[in-house]
Amino acid sequence: MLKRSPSLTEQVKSHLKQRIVASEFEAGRIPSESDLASELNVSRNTIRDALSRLEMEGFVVRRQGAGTFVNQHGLLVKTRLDEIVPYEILIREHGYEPAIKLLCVEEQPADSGLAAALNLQAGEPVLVIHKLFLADASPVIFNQTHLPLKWLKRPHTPDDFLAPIYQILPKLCQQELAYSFSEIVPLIAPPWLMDRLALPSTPTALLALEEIGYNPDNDPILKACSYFRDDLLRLRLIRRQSQ
Amino acid sequence: MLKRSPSLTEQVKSHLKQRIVASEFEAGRIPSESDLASELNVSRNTIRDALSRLEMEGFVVRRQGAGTFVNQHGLLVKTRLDEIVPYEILIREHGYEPAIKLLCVEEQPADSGLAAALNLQAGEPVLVIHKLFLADASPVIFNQTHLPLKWLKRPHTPDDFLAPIYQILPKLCQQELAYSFSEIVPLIAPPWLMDRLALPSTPTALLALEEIGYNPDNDPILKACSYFRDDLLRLRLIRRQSQ
DNA sequence: CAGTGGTCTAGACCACGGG
DNA sequence: CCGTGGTCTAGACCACTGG
Repeated sequence: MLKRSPSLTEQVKSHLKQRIVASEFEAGRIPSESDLASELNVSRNTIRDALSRLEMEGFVVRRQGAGTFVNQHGLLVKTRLDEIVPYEILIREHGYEPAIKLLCVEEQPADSGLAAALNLQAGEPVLVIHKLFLADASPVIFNQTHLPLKWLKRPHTPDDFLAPIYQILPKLCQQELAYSFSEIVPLIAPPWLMDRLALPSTPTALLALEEIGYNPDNDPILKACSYFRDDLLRLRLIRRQSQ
Repeated sequence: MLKRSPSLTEQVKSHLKQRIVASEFEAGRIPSESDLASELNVSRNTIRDALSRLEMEGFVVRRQGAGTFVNQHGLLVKTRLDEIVPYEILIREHGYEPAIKLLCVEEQPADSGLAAALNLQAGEPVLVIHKLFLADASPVIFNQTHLPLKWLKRPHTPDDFLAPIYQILPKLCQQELAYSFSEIVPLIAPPWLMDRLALPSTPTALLALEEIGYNPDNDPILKACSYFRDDLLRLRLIRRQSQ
């Protein structure tokens, strides 16, 4: 427990997470922060940082004066929308076997909306990647990613685009995805989407996630739209009192 | 800058937020953490805590070795889904004048699903509160809150239920809302909802937020379903790299 | 290279909970 | 009352950015 680089805090966090899911703590009570600090030979602040993150993720509840406790409800939540998680993992955590189908990769000129969102000249060429994610062979997510061609530093093959976008970016573009702003939009599946997602021909409501992704320098580098079949995947999040 | 109770961190945070929205920082650059620490007479850790929260909320971007900067994109985002915010404020931040209409408050026995979600006996009485939120007089959110009758410690009048639920709970139930787990569900408005939300008679997609609210002791205390007209309100959130 | 944010420590005091 | 988590401090070292 003395290596660097995963940070100490991160090591403590995964250590505790492991013990939590293994139900190692009697009656859901986690040892006091001071006890953990001396047990793991780190300062109490480091323990507190780790516990704060576990609390944010819903694994733990803290009560001043009483103690820190395992959050049974948090353990049941499969997937949270407030983190960028590869869709394969999201699908697997819902109990399905994930698969990806790369439908098409094409070059298009940016329309004015896209150009404005990504700080481009109108008409600048953009790579559009169409992907379909399957859960146990049923289509569940259709994803459309717009990536300005100017970011591509290397020639690419279709296989490159099977990976999650945040793995593609460092390799092909020497860019990194730091965060994204996402809009959540409900829609009635139009015919072309019913087709892509193999929906029954009755009108169906879908969730769309429209995201602009930024690099650590705070420049917009991509736009992504994802359409979810919510009968197979449920999007969840934890909301907290603001102040 | 020496009072307690809003915490020092919280005071520093709102102080900085104020200066950010007033565009006080040249070229979006925020002074270094050490400078802020001596300027505000607090330790660097306190400054860092405040900046971390501002970063979480999207107001600020930090880059190791370079500095801390105002996030222009973050300032444009009106409302974030990952915090519990009163719907009135959400509506106002979208540029409308909010209003609330209390439609009805009735007592019902809990069905089995509700009983399981809230740890109740099947059939236990539950108060169901129906509220409609208006933006410039147009209905935008229909909210249905299920509150077990056993929590009510005092007699209530309809007026009590005009306030946000997290203000009602302390007064009427001596309870506090700590956090909630929310499912995001798209749906096609059924006739009764089209009626409530004054939707046109063409099929319309809506967002539903289905929440279970917990108190600090981690007991479920209420269930709430809210239906949003997304043509007037857009729900947004910031997603970050998990690790 | 100097200056920035990132991490960690040791120690202090406070506010709250439960016995 | 004691033990818990909540807050804050002062100081240290590291990793990274930029000129």
